[in-house]
Amino acid sequence: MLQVNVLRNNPQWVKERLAVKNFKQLELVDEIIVLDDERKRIQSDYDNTQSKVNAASKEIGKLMGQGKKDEADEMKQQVSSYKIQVATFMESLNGTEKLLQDKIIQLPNLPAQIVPPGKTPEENVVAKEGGVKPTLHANAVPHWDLIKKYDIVDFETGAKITGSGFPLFKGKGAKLQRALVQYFLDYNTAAGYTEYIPPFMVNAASAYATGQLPDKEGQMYHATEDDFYLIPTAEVPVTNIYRDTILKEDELPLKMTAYSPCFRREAGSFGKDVRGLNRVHQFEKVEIIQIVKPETSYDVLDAMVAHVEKLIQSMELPYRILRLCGGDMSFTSALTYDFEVFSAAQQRWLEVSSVSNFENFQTNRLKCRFKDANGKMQLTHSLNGSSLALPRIMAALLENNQTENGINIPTILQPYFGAAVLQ
RNA sequence: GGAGAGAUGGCAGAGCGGUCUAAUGCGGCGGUCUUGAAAACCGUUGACUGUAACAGGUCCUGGGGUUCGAAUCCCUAUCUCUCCGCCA
Repeated sequence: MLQVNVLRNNPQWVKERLAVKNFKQLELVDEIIVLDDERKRIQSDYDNTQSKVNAASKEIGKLMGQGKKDEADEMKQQVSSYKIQVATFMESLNGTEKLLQDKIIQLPNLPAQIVPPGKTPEENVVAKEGGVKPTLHANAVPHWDLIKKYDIVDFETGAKITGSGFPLFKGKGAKLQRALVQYFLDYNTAAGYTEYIPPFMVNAASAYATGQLPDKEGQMYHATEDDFYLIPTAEVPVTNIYRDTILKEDELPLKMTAYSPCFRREAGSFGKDVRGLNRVHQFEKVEIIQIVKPETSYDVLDAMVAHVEKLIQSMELPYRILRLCGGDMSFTSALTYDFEVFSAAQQRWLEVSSVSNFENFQTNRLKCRFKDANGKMQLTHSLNGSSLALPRIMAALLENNQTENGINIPTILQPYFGAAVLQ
């Protein structure tokens, strides 16, 4: 959520930045400022009247103490009339605040200065490319055939148990998943991230704080009986650790990592790119999250990108890093880098990580602040990234490393998997 | 699931209708003393809103109510603890 003061201080600049994200309702900016003026006016009326009530009430207390009951009764009459006014102001204030809130949560985060303009994924900028695309043998096949050949993922039975998009990992497939999770967590904790196992369901307040609610409601599975949401990413519970928190400056930066299954309804996105592990409703992911001082957040973003890059390199996968254009960025992000690995048998790039700086857009909703050296309260900045999402990594590993005699396991993963070849 | 108790500032904890501008202790910060530190002593110490700055307003788990006036009384939700039941 943007801060109203940012809009007030420079509405023209805010509109320019919003336009980079292809946000159309620029008139909201002015509407919000007008509503905020109104809010202040009503608040001030309310405060003044309430102040009279408070003063009179104290006076009544004194008069009662002195036994001047008649004078006290007279004042009570007067207070009653103030109270009617107070109630009116309060009602009007609530209405205005709600309107203001409704409008301000519609504004996406402002993109950073270096975000490229553009509307579609095609306009993302390739910031870097690395690794070597493999040359496959003549009979190479996509991963959805490989998983059948080696009997490691069973979509049909998953569909029987739950529904389509809920894969059942089996045997060496299950073990490879476990190996990847274990390796990713070890890699992240070695870099100073503290490991968490969070709740996999969250309440509405948490989903709201990280921006899943209200607008992405339909993307989450919702347990209505208890009003809990299945998490679409560990970002939600882990970031919410620091909801309504005031940190000390020397506690920053906070570095956290967590494994979790991720549940996504993917409403509206079906019929496209959904074969095999390319898009599923439940998948495993290891996430990294940082909460940092504002002036450091872009350096931290670079460090997180480098961290993920090394992880992908360590598994010898061909990859590229995209700087997302305004139109392809998420609602909450100020700058995002996507990582894609090349899936050789599909001849496609698959997104495996998305690393973003949210600046104070999330922490403003979270109310995650810290006291700086001058004793001033400031919002922290939050960042997160996948390190990494498993299904597409698995797809690329299977496809790129296939041989006539099995799937070669990258050296770094062999101790975790317990073998050099999956057969 | 049943019965009972509770939720107060960073923490512990008092307060049980007006003097709460929330005692006290611990912790934090500043100072005195000291070569330096500790101890001791002195001072200071929340958030939000609002203002040019004051003033003012709000906040004692959330929501609602009683009252001229609520941390305090009532209702309700949530959470925590104890006991019982069930259970990996």
